[in-house]
This record gives sequence, C-alpha cells and structure tokens, in this order.
Amino acid sequence: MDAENILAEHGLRNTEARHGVLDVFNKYDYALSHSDLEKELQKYFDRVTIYRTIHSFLDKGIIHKVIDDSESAKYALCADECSSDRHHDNHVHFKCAKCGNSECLNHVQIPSINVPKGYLVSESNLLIEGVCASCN
Amino acid sequence: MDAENILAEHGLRNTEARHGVLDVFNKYDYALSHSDLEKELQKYFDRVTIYRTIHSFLDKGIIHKVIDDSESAKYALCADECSSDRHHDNHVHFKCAKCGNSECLNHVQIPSINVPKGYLVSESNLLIEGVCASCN
DNA sequence: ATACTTTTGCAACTGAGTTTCATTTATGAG
DNA sequence: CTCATAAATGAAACTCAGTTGCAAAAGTAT
Repeated sequence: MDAENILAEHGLRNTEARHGVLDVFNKYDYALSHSDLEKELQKYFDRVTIYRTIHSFLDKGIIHKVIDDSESAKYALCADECSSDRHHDNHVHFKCAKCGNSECLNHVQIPSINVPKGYLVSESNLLIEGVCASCN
Repeated sequence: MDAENILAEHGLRNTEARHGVLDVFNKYDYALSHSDLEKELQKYFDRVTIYRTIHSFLDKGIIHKVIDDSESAKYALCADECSSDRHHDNHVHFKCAKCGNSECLNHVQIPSINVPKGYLVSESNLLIEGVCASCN
C-alpha cells in the first residue's frame, strides 16, 4: 500500500513530512529512533515536526514503540492491523548486541504468563537480547 | 543483611550516600528512578552523587535496571545473587497502569522462547502491564 | 476560490544524564 | 593512631531527548 493510502486510512492528512517519515520506516527493517529519522530527514523537515509525526503515527496505530534498554525510544511499523483504538502487536522484539539494531520478530508471539493472584494483565512486552541472524 | 555488609561484599566503600540510597531501595517494594531517590535524598546528597551511586550499584550487581516504557530509567534491588560478572535476574517485571509503579515479580520466571534460526539469545526482558494486586 | 482546520517551523524551554575538577572522605599500611 | 593514597563527593557547566507556544503555511471540504 502506498503512503498516501496508509495516511488516509488512519485519518491523517497527506503531508510531505508524513510521507517522508513513512518512507524512512519502509527503507529499514529495524526499529528507528527520532535521531535515526532526523539523520535522513533533517534537510527537509524540522526536528519538532519529526517528533510530532512520530506521535501521530503512534496514536493512529501506524507505528508502535519498541522498548529497549537504550536511552532513546525506538519505533517500528505495525505489521498487524492497528488503529488508534487498539494496538495488536504481540510479538517479540530482538536487540542485537553487535549491530545495535532492534527488530520485530513478527512471527514470534509473546507467550501468556501466569501472574500472581490479584494481578490483571492488559499487555506484555518481551525484549530478547543476543546476536541477530545477520551478525551471527 | 545490613547495608555495610552489602557494600563490602560487592567491593564498595561504605559511604553515607551509598548507605542512604540502599535504605531508600529497602523502603519501597517497587522500582525507583533517579528522581524518586532524589526526592528523598536531596537534602543530604548531590544529584550527581545519586547518579554515580546508581551506576556503581548497577555495575556491582546490587540493583538491576527495570525496563519500562516511561522516559526515565528505574532500578530495583537484585534478589538473586548478582555480581559485576553477571546478573542473574530472570524474572518478570510488572507495571501498574493505576499507581504507575513497576515491581519485580521475583517468582515469575521468563519462559524461554524459540527464536528463528540464526539468532542467538543472551538474555531476555519481559514487562507486563496491567493492574497490580494493591490497586485491583 | 474560499473558509476553516490542521500542520509546520522556529525559538525557547524542561528534564535526564554526563563531564570536569577541586575538595573531602574511606581505608589499608606502618 | 597517623599518614598516604585512592576513591567518592559537590558544584558548575554541559549535552541530548523531548515539549510547548505561537505565527505562518498548507491541506481539505464546500
């Protein structure tokens, strides 16, 4: 699906900045931080615009946050059908100690966990660290 | 075990600041951020000292990082025997959406996950979000 | 083409965390 | 106990991530 349709389907206006950010996400197969995006887009868009684009994409379910032990937040495209109502990403994230990239293992589901009595689970987030297939 | 022995066992000098930080960790049963520690200790110690204490505790295996989707890092005491050589914390972390606290579920282990061919796992980190026993 | 709403750029700001360096403190040897 | 040494602390200044307010620009529906 092209960028224009993705934006329209999620109720976002079709602007150059959003188009540009989507293109960068499509170009890489691992999670990107604001500064990764900025490196590629700073000639064209302001850094604040990139922050705001990340927020609207998160909000509308176009990207999801990839939790990682690094300082700065990273994001990746949602594979499943997500919307602003609900994110459906229930896959494992893998961070490579060699190349430093974090990727979505879209086909590896997070198993359900038995929590102690009295606890209610709404979502879970599993980060595995190690060496990725490209670096191994 | 008292604070003085904990410090000595991990090869750290027995200072007031470290004593104070340990006391705060013992006082709460959930993970603390630098600013949580600072709130309790700012009258006595400089904020930079608190940062450095966190680093040496992390390094020596007295505390471990609790990964969380919030901006600031949180830390909790290691239950298992950890050293600077190796951390042995393999338990689940739980973040409550109501009170905002993150705690260690020390008795809930992270299950081992089958990753795709070519990937090597060295450690994993599982964060569950929901409502904790106290808030439920 | 117009009117209205959303998005953008810019400047200024906040908050987390780090670095440098001079001073103070803990500790082990004599 | 005293002293020398190495480690820890405080203070100021700094970097980097992220946010806010506002005026100008661009998208969209009519």
